[in-house]
Amino acid sequence: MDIYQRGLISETRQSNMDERKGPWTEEEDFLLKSYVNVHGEGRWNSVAGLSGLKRSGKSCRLRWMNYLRPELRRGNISLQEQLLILQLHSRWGNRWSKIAQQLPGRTDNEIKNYWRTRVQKLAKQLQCEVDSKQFRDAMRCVWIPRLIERIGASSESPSVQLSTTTAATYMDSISSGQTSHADATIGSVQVDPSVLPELSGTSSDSHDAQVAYVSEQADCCNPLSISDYPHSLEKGWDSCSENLAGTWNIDDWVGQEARDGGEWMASAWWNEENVWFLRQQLYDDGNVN
DNA sequence: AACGACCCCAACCGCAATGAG
DNA sequence: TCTCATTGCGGTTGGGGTCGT
Repeated sequence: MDIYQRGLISETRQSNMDERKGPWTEEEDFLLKSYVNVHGEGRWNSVAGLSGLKRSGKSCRLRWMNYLRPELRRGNISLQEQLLILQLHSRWGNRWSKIAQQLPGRTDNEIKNYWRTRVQKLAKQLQCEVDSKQFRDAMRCVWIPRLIERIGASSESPSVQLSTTTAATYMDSISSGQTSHADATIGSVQVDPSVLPELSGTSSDSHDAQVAYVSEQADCCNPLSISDYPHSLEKGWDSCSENLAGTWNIDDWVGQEARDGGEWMASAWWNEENVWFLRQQLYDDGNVN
């Protein structure tokens, strides 16, 4: 008489002990896809029994949501998506699933990984915390405006023409209500303007943000106001650079990044051009010794 | 070629929220 | 109202790949 027959271990427990873990095989993927095609999403705990998969419901759900769903987009995070992630994270903090909802085809896991590997790495390079003021300053005064510029300059897609001017026009039109919510795009990314901070004049979600990166000194480029970015490009550096130079030694990390070869910064949204830009602005303004 | 350091990302874990009985 | 099962979310880990020495 084994322990199961004696009732010492429940059937659930027994099945848990049979459970497979680790990387999924092609066969398992096929079984899961077949199951979802027939039964639809949901009721994940019944997958094992009905499909023959020896996986937990949680594992099946995760595999489907993060990997097998047909609407998923694979590949690098685009500039537009990066901009949106930075924006939304500044507003909502680590609410990955909520952020992912604004990026069709992207998963919370993907965005979370992106944030951890890219953004937190940069914070480490800057020798500051992601939620520190200096990091937020750098983000809102340098990276995001530059990202918008780069999106505008990008000619990777004819449909993606978001120059500084058009960005300003676009944002103005949103602010003034000339652009409908349904029309709102940043580059190729569809944006629900209700999530764009302060465009609608309401902030219903501001209360439930786990991490609110709201700077009390929000000035020329309030991180919560995407509509300010084009504006900040026109007039913003003066005040932003004062902020930056006054609170941390930007030259240190610019130099460090240059010495390191700027591997990450050379990628999608940061490169030597940006370092040059940053240096130029600082030296022009006389903020760097 | 071998090794170590680092990066990326799929997958797991624990907890909270939700819903059904 | 309570309990239990299920689902969803965010944090973390570990393995494979890449790069530099």
